[in-house]
Amino acid sequence: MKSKATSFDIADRAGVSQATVSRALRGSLQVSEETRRRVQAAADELNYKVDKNASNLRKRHSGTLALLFFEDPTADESHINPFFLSMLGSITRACAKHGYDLLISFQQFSRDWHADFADSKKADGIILLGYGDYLAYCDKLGKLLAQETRFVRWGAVLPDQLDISIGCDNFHGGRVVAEHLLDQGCRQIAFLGDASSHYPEFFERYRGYAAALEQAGLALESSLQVNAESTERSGYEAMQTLLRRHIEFDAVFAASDLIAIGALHALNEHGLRVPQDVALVGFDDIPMASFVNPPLTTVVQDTKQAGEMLVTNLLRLIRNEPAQSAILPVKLVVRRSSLRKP
Amino acid sequence: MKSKATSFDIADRAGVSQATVSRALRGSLQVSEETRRRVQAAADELNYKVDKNASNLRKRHSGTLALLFFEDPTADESHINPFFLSMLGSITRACAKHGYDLLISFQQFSRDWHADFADSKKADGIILLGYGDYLAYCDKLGKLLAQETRFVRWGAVLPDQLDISIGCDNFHGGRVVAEHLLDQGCRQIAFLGDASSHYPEFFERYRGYAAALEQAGLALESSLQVNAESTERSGYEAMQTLLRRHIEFDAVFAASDLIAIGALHALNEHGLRVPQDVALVGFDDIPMASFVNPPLTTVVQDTKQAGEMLVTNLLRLIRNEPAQSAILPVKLVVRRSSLRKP
DNA sequence: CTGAAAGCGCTTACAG
DNA sequence: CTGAAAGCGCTTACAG
Repeated sequence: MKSKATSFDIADRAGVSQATVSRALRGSLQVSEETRRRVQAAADELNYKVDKNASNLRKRHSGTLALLFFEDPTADESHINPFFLSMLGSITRACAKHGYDLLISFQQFSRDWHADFADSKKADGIILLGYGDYLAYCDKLGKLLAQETRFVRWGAVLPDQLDISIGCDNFHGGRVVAEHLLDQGCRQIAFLGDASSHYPEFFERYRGYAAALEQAGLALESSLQVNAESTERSGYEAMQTLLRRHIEFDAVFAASDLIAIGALHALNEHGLRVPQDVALVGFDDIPMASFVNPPLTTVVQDTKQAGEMLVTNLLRLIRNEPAQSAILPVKLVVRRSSLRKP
Repeated sequence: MKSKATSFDIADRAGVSQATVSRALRGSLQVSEETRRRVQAAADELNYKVDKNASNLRKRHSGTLALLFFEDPTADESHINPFFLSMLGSITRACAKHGYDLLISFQQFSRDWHADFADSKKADGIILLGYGDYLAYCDKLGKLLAQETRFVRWGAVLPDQLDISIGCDNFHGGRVVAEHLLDQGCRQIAFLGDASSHYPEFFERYRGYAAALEQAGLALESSLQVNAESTERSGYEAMQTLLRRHIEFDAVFAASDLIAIGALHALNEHGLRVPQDVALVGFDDIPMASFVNPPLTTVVQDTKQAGEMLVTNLLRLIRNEPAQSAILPVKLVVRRSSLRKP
């Protein structure tokens, strides 16, 4: 097995210096068209590819981005939240579009993940994705910032944050869900999902919901809220908890589709029909949402745009250009699970 | 912004040579415990991380694997086949477990994807994943082999192939599905999915199905087979095609869950009930399978093991150790969609 | 437009 | 156990 050709081999074959090979192959305008062609031909014949390790070392950047995907250590290993999967797809595409490679890695929240890819120069910057306790997370974010690691984050966009993050309009999303439910005649709307600053995205959805209720002149019943994280199991359990309270409710707003699907199972088991007895709405519009029975009303986030924004903002950070957090619009998708009027 | 520390900075601070820093940090046994500790301390203080580009260049391998994900150019951009998503998760985890990073990239079948990551030394080897026309693909596989690129593939394991691939027992899977359906009293079992050597995995499932029918003394009706690729839309259309033929059938075996779900919609629209009028079975056990109504009987492939096998075999190839194609067992999961007996 | 040379930050024989 | 030195394969001033 002959070892791979280097730029010197190409130089020999094309009868030029190694420096010229390097220039020609990167399309430098300094090199004559004739030379460029000869070099290219030699490179093709020898099946030459630039060694990225060497060129990255010299150029001092890697042309790759790292995607750190956080997951709860308790989560079922085999199932990643489908919403993030969709983000992953759009991020991958956005990277490709901008000529960057993407390194992906699953991380546990608890581990020492900060300072890794970027510091070891495997990636020029990092995209942070995943649900998890924000307050626990914040500290590490600060360290990244202190080290001047370039990163962007998907999540809530809060007024006082120091990092760049892209998120959807969770407040507005929560509000339109509640308004829709009110419009359907519902008056006792339960909320399934964590509603604290530990999970700012859910909290914003909750606040939007609360705002709509208030505007409708309804009191916010704390007994109608049950904590849940974004898994089916958690949704199922939260629903059971709610049912055990023996409080009347005619609608459920689940902070995510996965929670909604879990809740749906619990409702079914309990003999309650959706939407006749209880209207149900989720958030995320994961593919499953339209397949459950009844199809689930939910809120779509534009993952394609989200991925693109994450990547372009990270690229700006890397180039020391101004970058900016952004809130993306959301849209309510009405399906059968929330329709109580004929 | 001070630039990042190098091994020379650590050497200064620890009062040793740069070579010793390198050794100490990689845990070489040559260096004394006392020195190692001092170096480590200095590295921690300066927040030092080895520059991977430099170390990879020197060591001549990258410690990363590339995952090339093939998708039909026609496919809906936003939705990746959930089955592959599950594979992606297990591959990512397997890489992490073996201390490798994972680069991911979506590729179109048509593009010039062969010879890329591995040749540019960004990855030591490649994992190939995705559905697509095998015959079109084969040619490029040959080129990879010729260049001595290390790669493994998820897909059918065929007797005469030259590359290493890992796949599930498609033939057996097809057979157990058909046997189950026969056992439910079905006699006219349609097959939705491509049944040619262009899509060897589907073809194997078809052959398993055919074998079961034959064993039951039933003739193979070609009019009961309709081509489909692994998308909902394609399944929906294939079902419509079948319905337009006005042939009697009492069961449908869809070559994938996505096809089955599309078929289910078409059946519903046509006023046919599953499983009462038509029993339905899919393949893959994607998360959605248990959420459709009725829940879908299907065949599970062990994606966790699959990911692990892909990675370990690729690693063997990289280390010039013997690697071997493998067929993983499958299991039928019976849900309501195929139950015709009470 | 092209070449000779320096250097990116490591790892690893080679000496001692 | 440690150090001095070479070299991995590029890119990019610096000259001409």
